[in-house]
Amino acid sequence: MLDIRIIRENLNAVKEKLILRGEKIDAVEKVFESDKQRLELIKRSEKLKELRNSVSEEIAKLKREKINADEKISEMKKVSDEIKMLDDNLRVIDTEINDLLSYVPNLPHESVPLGKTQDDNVEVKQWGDRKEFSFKPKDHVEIGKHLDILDFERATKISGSGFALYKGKGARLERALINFMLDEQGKNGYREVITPVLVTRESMQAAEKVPKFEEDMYYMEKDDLFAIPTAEVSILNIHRDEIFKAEELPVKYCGFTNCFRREAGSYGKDTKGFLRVHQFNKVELITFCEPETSYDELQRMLLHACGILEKLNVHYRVIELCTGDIGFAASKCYDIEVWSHAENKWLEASSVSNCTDFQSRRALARYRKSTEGGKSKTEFVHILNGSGLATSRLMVAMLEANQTDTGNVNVPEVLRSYTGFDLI
RNA sequence: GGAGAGGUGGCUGAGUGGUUGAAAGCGGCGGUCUCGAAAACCGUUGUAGGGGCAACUCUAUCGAGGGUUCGAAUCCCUCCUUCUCCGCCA
Repeated sequence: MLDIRIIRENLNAVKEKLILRGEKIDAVEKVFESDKQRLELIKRSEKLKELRNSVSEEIAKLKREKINADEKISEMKKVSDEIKMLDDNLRVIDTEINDLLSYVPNLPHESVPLGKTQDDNVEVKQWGDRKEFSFKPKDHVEIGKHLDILDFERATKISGSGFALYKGKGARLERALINFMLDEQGKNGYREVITPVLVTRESMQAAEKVPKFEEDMYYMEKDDLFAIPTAEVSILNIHRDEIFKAEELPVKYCGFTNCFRREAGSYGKDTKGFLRVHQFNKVELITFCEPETSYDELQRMLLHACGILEKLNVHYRVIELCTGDIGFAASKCYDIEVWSHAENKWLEASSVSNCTDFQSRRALARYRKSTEGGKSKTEFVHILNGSGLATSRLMVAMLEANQTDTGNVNVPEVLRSYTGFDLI
């Protein structure tokens, strides 16, 4: 969530930034007004509490000396009633502000390219080459079926549309990819974790996934638990309500999980095979760091994600998302897209974002910062997330690019020690 | 799922209605001492919000949220969580 003080002190700047994102500004205007009322209520309530505290102390003294205090008591009874009324109002207004802020996105960084839609995103890098095939390349679904390594039909029988079944060498290849990526990111300094994949509402809120995107989430009503759409949620919550020491930052994690997305509202779009599935596998990277270094960390994480693709020899490009297209919690965001030779288009395989203090404010993830004069104060850490990487679309790109005229698929060099075979 | 016992500051641990933000100990930080260190001694040491240029000050906070009361760490209710025993499953 945004810092209410920024809205309080710099409403116009906030509005301008939101307009760049194509957001409506009435919510922050309402927050601005409600905040004024809120401060007023706090002042009045606290003043009365101060009175009540001191008089209560007097009453205690009188009682100890066995002196009648009925008059003060009845007076304080009124004061207490008034406090209760003010605090009730305060609770209402707090809830209102909180609800409004739950739908206001992070502010874009000044370096983010201006734009309205994904067409305005800026390509910043391209790596590798497209293959020339002497035959008509099969798409990944055909390859999977031909080699009997992917079975989308049976997956549908098991779970409905939008799920995958990996078989034999397909399953081995997937496992190899995951192990390879975890090993690589471990070398890059990320501490490996295995997290829960079902999380509480509170955890989802801390990651800013609900209430805004509740419709996109799998939710288990009986237990009030959500299936994570990304390991970002679980990993981020490792340090919810904690205070880091400045010297232990940055703290970096990588973790493999299944990810679950309802993909509501995208029916009929990209339905083929892996292109859009409800469950996929992903190695996620998370960095907690000081605000001063977060944009450097963003570049570093981007390199760590790209490094995987280069070692796998996958043709990819990096695009920087424009102000109109960056994610809800992000202030700056890069997408990495891999090339599908069969679809003849780019597929998003990773997204690397700096979410600044937007999530940490909700999650209460802070660090102790020492200031001049030996004093220290706590400040919100910056939290970054990046896929390093998601396997499903990577699998599409890899299978298609590495297919041979005999209908087989070459396993990338770096994976062979993991798979135990070099050809499928 | 059933029965019972707990959840207090960074940690250990006192505290059952009235100077308790909270004893004591440990740890951390600063200082005295020392060539230096240890020991000893002295001081200091949570978080968040409000007001103030600041010194500072007020408010909240003893798992969470409600309630009773002039006043709640302490009494009541709901929830979460930990531990023990039984059952069930692996």
